[in-house]
Amino acid sequence: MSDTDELLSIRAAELYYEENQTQDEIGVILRLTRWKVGRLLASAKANGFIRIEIVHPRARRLPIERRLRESTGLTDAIVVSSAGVSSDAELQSRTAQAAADYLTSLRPIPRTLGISWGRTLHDVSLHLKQGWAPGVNVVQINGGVSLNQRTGTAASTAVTIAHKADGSATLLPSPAIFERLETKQAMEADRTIAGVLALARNAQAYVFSAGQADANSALVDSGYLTVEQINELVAKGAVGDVVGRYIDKHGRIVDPELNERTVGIQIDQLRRAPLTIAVISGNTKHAIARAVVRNGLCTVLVTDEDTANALLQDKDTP
Amino acid sequence: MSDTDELLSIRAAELYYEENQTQDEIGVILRLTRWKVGRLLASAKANGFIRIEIVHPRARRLPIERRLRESTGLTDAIVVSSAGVSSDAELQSRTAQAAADYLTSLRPIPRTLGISWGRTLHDVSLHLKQGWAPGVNVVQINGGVSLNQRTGTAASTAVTIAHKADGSATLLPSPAIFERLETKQAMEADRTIAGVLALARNAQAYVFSAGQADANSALVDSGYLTVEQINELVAKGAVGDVVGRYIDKHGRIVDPELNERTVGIQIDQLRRAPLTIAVISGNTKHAIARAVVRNGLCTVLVTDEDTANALLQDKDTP
DNA sequence: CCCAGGTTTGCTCACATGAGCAATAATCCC
DNA sequence: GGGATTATTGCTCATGTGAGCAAACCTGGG
Repeated sequence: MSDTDELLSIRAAELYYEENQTQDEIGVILRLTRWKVGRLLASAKANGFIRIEIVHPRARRLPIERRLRESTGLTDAIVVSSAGVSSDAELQSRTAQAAADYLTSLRPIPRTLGISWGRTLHDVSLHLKQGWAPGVNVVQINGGVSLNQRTGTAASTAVTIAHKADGSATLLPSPAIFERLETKQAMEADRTIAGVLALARNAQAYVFSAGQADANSALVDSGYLTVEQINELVAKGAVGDVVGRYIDKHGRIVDPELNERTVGIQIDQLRRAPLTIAVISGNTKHAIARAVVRNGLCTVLVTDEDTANALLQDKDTP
Repeated sequence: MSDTDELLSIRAAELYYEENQTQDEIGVILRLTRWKVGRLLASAKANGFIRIEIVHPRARRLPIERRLRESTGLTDAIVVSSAGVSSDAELQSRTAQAAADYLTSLRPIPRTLGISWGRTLHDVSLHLKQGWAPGVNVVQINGGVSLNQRTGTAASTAVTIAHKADGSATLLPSPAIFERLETKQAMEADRTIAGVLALARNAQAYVFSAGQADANSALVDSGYLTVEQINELVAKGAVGDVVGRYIDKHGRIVDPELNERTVGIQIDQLRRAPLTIAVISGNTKHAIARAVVRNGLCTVLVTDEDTANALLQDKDTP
């Protein structure tokens, strides 16, 4: 398009979008026919000069969702808009809200829902509305009795989700990681624990988040791992953890020995399950989100616009 | 509007603006009549959830222009959009471009055009197109032979503008400020200089910028004033300078003695002129822009969105 | 219980708009 | 310079959309 037409298209867009003039009226002002005006407006749109944003905490980015589904084979992708967000915390809250919305709209309602724990899942639990899904049985899928002051976060997340569903919670009263393999095996041999794990393995749907592999991990906070141990894992290629298990970018367990001492369902369980919902948001989590999505660890991803764009980015340049 | 309607309006907006669905189609998806969808979209707009921006260097903000005209009594206001700008320099360049556009579209074409000098005016001169206004006589309205390396900027601005208009330039070969009043008076007594000043006083239109009163002023750069002198002026209430003369927020000359030693047309000349175009942009210039507009020193203001909003702001809280 | 007041809904109709197509203008290549 | 090719323009027609209005529906007070 010619240079002067580009300018005209901007003048037309100002009158159309800011002054709510009709294309005829604009035609009179700019001395053009109304068809020319229509074409100019179309070209302004096509050139990307017109940016339309939906500014609302609940706004989603449907075109990005579609592209994500197409390029990754996910069953579903929920991408929240980051328009107008100022902090990472706000973005994560929006994502949690979207996850809660998604869970609420799930049909058929899963009888048994396996969940992990962490800041994100806790956030999701808070955003769920009372009565969101009548009679769901919520099962913890990985250990999480906290070693420090954060006691009970894991349990309380499960209980809150179950309570709001007018359903029941089945807790996994176990540490996330044992120091000795024998202790872990003894624990798993216990009838109650074994029952919970069996229930977890047979859940109809899973909801989980993921942590990046760095010093801020919840597993460090909770005292299960030291910063040095994390650094070692990173050195071995770890990008983050899913249900307490560290994986590299190919979705492989980074440290089999550590993995053996970790209580909860295996990564492969997620791969086999028909409905696994990953809720991952924040600028530090692009790498782990990529690992989860690329390796089929989830069938549904709930995330933010920036993370989603990062995932789409490397589809173009493989 | 109810909470669930608000959410529906967002869902509808996503489908309408991002997925280009028709209101009928959205109605089918959300199980609503198409009229309800129309109303939801209208309410989303009314609530400000839909933000439409025109992202282009030449984009203007017509609604702000209108409000500026209405609240200040300006004949005309040109407000460039700051959507997508990263630096103050870019914003100033956009403003200069808009000023050039405005000058080009002036009808009737002024026979004599008085101009000041400075970074902004220089920028305007660069953005003008060859043949922008056939036969204009450009007159410098304030002194400006530079004392340091910036020699000739003032003259070159005038010459460039005149040259591009296929017209003539009348230069004012004089320092901006004299050290002694007598020297200035002697200068003005010179036939040539007097002639130029008379021409300047009788110009049909003026274009000028303004400087904020701080250490970055062009008058400091050029060596006419020291930082200490500026500080003194500020202490007396100066907010900036117009055609080399420092004024306070009431548009009054701050230092009459200094003013007497300054070469060029008087501030009152601008007040009396029928067409005076001020080009003022940048975050540091809000105060001087306010002084210029509030005190009738210009009939047309070319500025950026942020400065314009600052001007509108204090209209609401007088 | 019923009715007045206000609000929401469904609808008609007029206007605004985009798709598609023929007519015209511009451009290129020999 | 002239004919072929492409781009641009003006237009018809079908569809999309908002204004305005009447019917239905709450809602609270007698």
